[in-house]
Amino acid sequence: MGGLDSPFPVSSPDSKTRLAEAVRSAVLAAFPGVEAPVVELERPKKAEHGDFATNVALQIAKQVGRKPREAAEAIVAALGRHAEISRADVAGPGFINFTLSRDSRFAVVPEVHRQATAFGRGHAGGARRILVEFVSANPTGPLHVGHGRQAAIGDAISTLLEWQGWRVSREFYYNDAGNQIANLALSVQARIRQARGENVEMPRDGYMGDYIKDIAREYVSEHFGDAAGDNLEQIRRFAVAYLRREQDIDLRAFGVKFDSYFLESSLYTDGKVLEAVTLLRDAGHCFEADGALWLRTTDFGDDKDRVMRKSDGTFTYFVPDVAYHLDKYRRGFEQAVNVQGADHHSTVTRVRAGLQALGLGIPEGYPEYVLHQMVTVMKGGEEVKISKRAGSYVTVRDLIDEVGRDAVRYFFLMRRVDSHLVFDVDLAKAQSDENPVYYVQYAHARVCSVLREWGGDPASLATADLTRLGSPHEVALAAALAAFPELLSRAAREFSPHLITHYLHDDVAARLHTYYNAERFLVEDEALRHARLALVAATRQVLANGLAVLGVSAPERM
RNA sequence: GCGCCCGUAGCUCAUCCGGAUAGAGCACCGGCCUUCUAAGCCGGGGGUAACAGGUUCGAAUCCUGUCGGGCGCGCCA
Repeated sequence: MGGLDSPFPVSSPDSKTRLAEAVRSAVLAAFPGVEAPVVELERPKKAEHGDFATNVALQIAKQVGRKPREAAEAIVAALGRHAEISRADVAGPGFINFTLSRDSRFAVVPEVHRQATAFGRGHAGGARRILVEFVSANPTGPLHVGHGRQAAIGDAISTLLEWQGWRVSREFYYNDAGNQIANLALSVQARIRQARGENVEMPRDGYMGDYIKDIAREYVSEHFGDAAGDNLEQIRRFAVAYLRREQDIDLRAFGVKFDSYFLESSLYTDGKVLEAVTLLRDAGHCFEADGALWLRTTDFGDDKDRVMRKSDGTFTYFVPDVAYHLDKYRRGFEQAVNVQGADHHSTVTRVRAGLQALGLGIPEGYPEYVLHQMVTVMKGGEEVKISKRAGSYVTVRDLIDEVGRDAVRYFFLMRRVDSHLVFDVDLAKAQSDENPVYYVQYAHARVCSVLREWGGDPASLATADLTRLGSPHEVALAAALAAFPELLSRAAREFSPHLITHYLHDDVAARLHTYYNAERFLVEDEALRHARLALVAATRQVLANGLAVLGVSAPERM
C-alpha cells in the first residue's frame, strides 16, 4: 500500500508554509552552505510548546558541528522578526517552538466561515480519475458485518479522495460467475423441491440460511407450476436478482451509493476474459503443464506460478480478476483502490503480477489495496456469531436495525483498518458520553442550540471582530480547526478514515464541550458574544464537514 | 513450515513517514446543574509500549530475532 502522491505543490500558502519557508531561509542564513533538510513543522501536542515546532536544529546539528540548542539559537537569531510569529523559543533538546500572533491564531475562524462546507478541501488529486472498489460481495446471501466495515471504509475513502480533488467512481464488483453461484442455485432448487414435499437433501456446502427458503417461496409464487423446481438456470437468475436487490436495500439503508456495478459474468460474455488470456499468451509468460494453462507469476514476485485455465477447460477466478483490472485501467482510471477483507491478501501479488505480465505499462502498484481485518460483534458481554436469517453470520442489516446507521458507520471507522475490530452493540446503542458517536454529534447539536437561542443572523459571524478572543480554551479550539485541512489530506493519503474519528472526538468535540462549560457565549457584551459565537459556529462547521466525510449525520438537535 | 497483519494502562484503543514527561474513553476515587443541552465538564491514582538485540543525538515508531494471537498458503472465489 503505497498511498497517493500529489503531482501539484501546495498553491495558496497558509501561515504554516510561509513559516516553514522563513525558517528554511534562516537556516541557510545562519549556516551558509549547509545541506538544509526539508523544514517540517508539526503542531505540538502540548500548548506550552506553542503553535508550531520544528526539529530542524536537531537534524543539522551534527552536520554543522554545533550542539543542537546552539544551532537552534543561531537559527532563531537569523530569523529576525516575522509578522505572524509572536515568539520563537528554543526548548528541550533543541526544538524551536513558535507561538503565532493572536491574529494568525484566529485567522482560521473567518476562513471557515468563508469556505463553509468546502473548508478542508484540497487539490492533491488534480482532477485525476480514481476508481474505488468496495463491498464486492457475492450475491449469495445478505451482507455480513465484514461487508459493512468495508462499505463504511470504502465510502469514507471515496469521499476523502473527492475532498482532495480526485474524480472518484465507486464501484461494486459482483462475483456472479463462479461455483458459489451454482451452489446458490442448487440450494434454492433443493428448498423448492422440499417445499413441494419431495425428500431431497441440501447440496453439500449448500447455503443453509433462512433466506434461501424465502427465495424459494418467492420463486414458486412467481413461477407457479409443477415444473417450478426444474429450470436451474432460471432459478439461478432469479436468486441472483433477488439477492442483489436485497443487498441494494441494505446498502441504501446504510447510505452508500455506487456509481457503477460491474458483473464478473460480463467479462465472459464480452470476451474480456479470452482477450486477457490472449494478451498474456502473446506477452510470453504462459506455459502448459498437467493439462492446464499457467501464468509464470513468479517472474513478477509471486511465490508460485498460478493456474489460469484448469484442466477441465474453465478459468480460475484469477483470470477474470486480471481482465477486470485491465478494464479499469482502460476505462481511464489511472489510480484504483480496492477495499477488501484481509483474507484476500494473497490476491494482491497475483493480480498485480498478472497486470505486469500483460506488458502494457500499467504501473506496478496498480491497483492499491486497503485490506481490513475481521469484525467481531459483542452484545451483553458475549460474542454474537449467528443470525437466524443468514445462518452462520451476523448481517449488517442486524446492526443497522439495532443501533442505527450513524453509529454503525462511525464504529466501523473508529479503528485502524489493519486492526481487528470489536463492535460493541451495547455501547453503540448507548445514548451517553460513553458512546463516541453521540459525543461528537452532541457537540454539533449543542452549538446549533446555542445559535438558535441567540437568534441572530449566522452570516454576520463571518466578519466578526475576534480581538476579544485569546483564552487558552479559545486558542486550543482555533488550533484544532486550523489542523482540519492537513488532517484530511493525511487521512486521504494514507487511506485512514479512523484518524478523522479521533480528531473529531478528541480535538474538536472535547475542546468544544470544555469551552462550553468554561464560558458563557450569550453574554451581554456584544463584541465578546459575537467573537465567541463566530468561533463556535466555525467549530460546528468543522464538525459537520468531518462527519460528512465519514458519512455520519450532523444533527441540529438531539 | 512459508507469507501478511496485530501485541501500548484493569478493559477498548490512539499515537507509528523516529522527537519533548507515551495520550483518550470506560472502570475506580473526589468535585461541578437557580446559568446557552449535566447526553456535559474539572481534578486524582494507574505504564518495563510482549521480550531480546541493532541503527540513532533521540525508538512505542525503523531493522533483526524470539514468543503470543488473527488471516492466508487450491486446477475454490
